[in-house]
Amino acid sequence: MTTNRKEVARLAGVSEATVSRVLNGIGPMKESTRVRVIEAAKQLNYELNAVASSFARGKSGNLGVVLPHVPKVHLFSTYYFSEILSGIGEAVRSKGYGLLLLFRDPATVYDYVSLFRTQRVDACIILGASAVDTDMEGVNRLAEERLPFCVMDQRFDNPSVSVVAADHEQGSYEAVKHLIDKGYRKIGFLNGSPQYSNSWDRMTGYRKALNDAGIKLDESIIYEGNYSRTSGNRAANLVYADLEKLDAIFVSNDRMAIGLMQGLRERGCQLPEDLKVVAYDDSDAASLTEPPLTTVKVPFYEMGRLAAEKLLSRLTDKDETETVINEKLQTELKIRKSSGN
Amino acid sequence: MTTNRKEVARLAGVSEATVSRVLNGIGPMKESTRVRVIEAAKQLNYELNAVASSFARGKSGNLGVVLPHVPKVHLFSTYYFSEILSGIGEAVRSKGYGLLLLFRDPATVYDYVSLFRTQRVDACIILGASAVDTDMEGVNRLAEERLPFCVMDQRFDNPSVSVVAADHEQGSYEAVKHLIDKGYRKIGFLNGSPQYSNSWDRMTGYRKALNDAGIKLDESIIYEGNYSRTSGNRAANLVYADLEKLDAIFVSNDRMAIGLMQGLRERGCQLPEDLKVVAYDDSDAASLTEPPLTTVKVPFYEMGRLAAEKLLSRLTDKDETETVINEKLQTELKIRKSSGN
DNA sequence: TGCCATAATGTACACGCGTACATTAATAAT
DNA sequence: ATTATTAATGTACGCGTGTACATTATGGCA
Repeated sequence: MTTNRKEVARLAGVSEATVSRVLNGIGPMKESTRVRVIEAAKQLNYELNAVASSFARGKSGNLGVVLPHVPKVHLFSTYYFSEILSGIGEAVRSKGYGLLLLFRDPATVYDYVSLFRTQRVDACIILGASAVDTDMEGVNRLAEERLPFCVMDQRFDNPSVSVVAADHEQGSYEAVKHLIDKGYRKIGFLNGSPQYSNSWDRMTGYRKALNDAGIKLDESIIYEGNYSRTSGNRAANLVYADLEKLDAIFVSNDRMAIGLMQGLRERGCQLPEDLKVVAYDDSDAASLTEPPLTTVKVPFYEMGRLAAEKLLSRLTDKDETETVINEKLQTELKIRKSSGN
Repeated sequence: MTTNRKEVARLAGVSEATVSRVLNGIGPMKESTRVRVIEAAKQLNYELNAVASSFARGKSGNLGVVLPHVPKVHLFSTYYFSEILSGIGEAVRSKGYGLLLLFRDPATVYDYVSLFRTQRVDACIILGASAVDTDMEGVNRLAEERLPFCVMDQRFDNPSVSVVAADHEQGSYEAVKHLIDKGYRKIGFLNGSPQYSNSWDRMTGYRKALNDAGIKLDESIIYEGNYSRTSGNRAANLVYADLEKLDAIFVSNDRMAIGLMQGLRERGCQLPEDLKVVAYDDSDAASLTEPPLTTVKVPFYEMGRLAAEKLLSRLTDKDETETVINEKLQTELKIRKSSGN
């Protein structure tokens, strides 16, 4: 049914091993035989059987990407995932690997190690991990086994956990500094869920910016949501009540900012007149809102590509096998009207 | 290094075949030996090697999902893809398959057949295909070989091409009828790129709705974009100039509607007072705009799930092997403020 | 010419599993 | 108790490739 190596070998008048070498470009070979083999393969419509190759090599040839999945619910912005996936896809393609998508049920310990034990993947990237116990345990087990994996945008205490992240402390610092530079002093903060290292970093950046400007931290204008639009909308209640205490507010992602702005407008606020807003992510929606959002652009695409490239390099360069990846990419402030420009 | 079947067999005191049968749950077996094997496997930390299994079975165990990819450019809304992918992911997981993500370079003929020849996938779903030559040729080759594949939301003349789509004619009809029912007669149409069957279906629904209401079609208020926000924004020029000819406008997707509305507002329009808008997709952004968009909700998630389920069933039920999939799912109008409510 | 190094190719086997077929054990029917 | 039937397990091989090692061709050099 499927033509195999033997037939190609026969047609080309060489041994199977030679066919294999030609097709994999290995070892010295006479140009004439190379051409003869290639011709024979073309004539028979032959291509290497990827499964058999994988089997013989003992590698799946796949990079696994694990993402949290609750049917019909988007835990994060789709923007975040699609950007990172694109980046990973680029790296994977250029290195000739496959990209296996795996969905993880949050709130249960995902058995990443089994992914490797069953040889479904040669390496894996974990998206949307948090510091909750189930996530941490899964990741730590992976680290114990010294397997090639990488977590995206979430720091772990464990020094043998590879991470590619964005510098959210810097991003937040610049966001808040932008508001300070524009003359605002009473700057609130709507942060996201504390189970992400992300959120802590933003808090640090926020505090540092205020501190550097000699502004005393006012705990009463620090709010907490969960990165969803709904939670931003909910926060509008509190923020609206505190409006006289606020010149501006820094929000930990675009979605919450959008919810917040909607909530405030429903209560009769004028934006950005009554409150300046700086958000985070620079998602597609950021420029769609009224007013458009000043927001921190995060290089999700590059983060995905970098993680995949580093990981796949580890697989080939044998002296890098044990190297822990630890990259932190810079963000960039995109200034639009919501911060009063 | 990796423990294998032989060791488990030895520890359990059975033959390798018995281990295999127990682990695959095949054939009759004594409960006692079943337990003994499972125990041995657990003790040795053994799991089936997925690659070897695939090889022995002659199947990869993967469903391929092919999407168009230009680095850093989103051809469609990320919403569209992430919803469909979620649906596919759900089906794939419940059937025990893997989900292999493949990126296609638009404007070149993608060799889908090679995907099967190299046995990287057992079936595949194609996203973002259009009626341009390169896309059509790739898909038609696939159909010629009678391989198990399915195109999402794009019809082909070729009757042996499997398709899962939404009923865009119906969706458009209802969208326009909604405007008519509210008393508007001068209803424009901003359509998307003509290379998608999608766009033609919307046009048909638009015409039919007008026709059924006895409204004469006015070609001068039919506009064309390419589904991008930018193109919607560009159309604002023309629409603004035609404003006295328009009570309302039907727009082929949310992104264009958002661009259009922004453009109109920049020119001083009041929305929805000066122009009622009905859009399409019910993407995340639809409820974020000011005013929120009345829009046609498309069951992307279900479409993805359905396509994957049908396809994977075909693989097992041998009498369905040749069945062509042809499903059309219903849409639903979500009424918000942009249509004047 | 003879010798050696290297190029070029061939031989042979392992990889881990699924499964057809053969064999033996258990149970039912007579 | 014998036989027929089915349950339960074992034996043996194929799947298509990569690659270690063996073998043969080739060319340079003395």
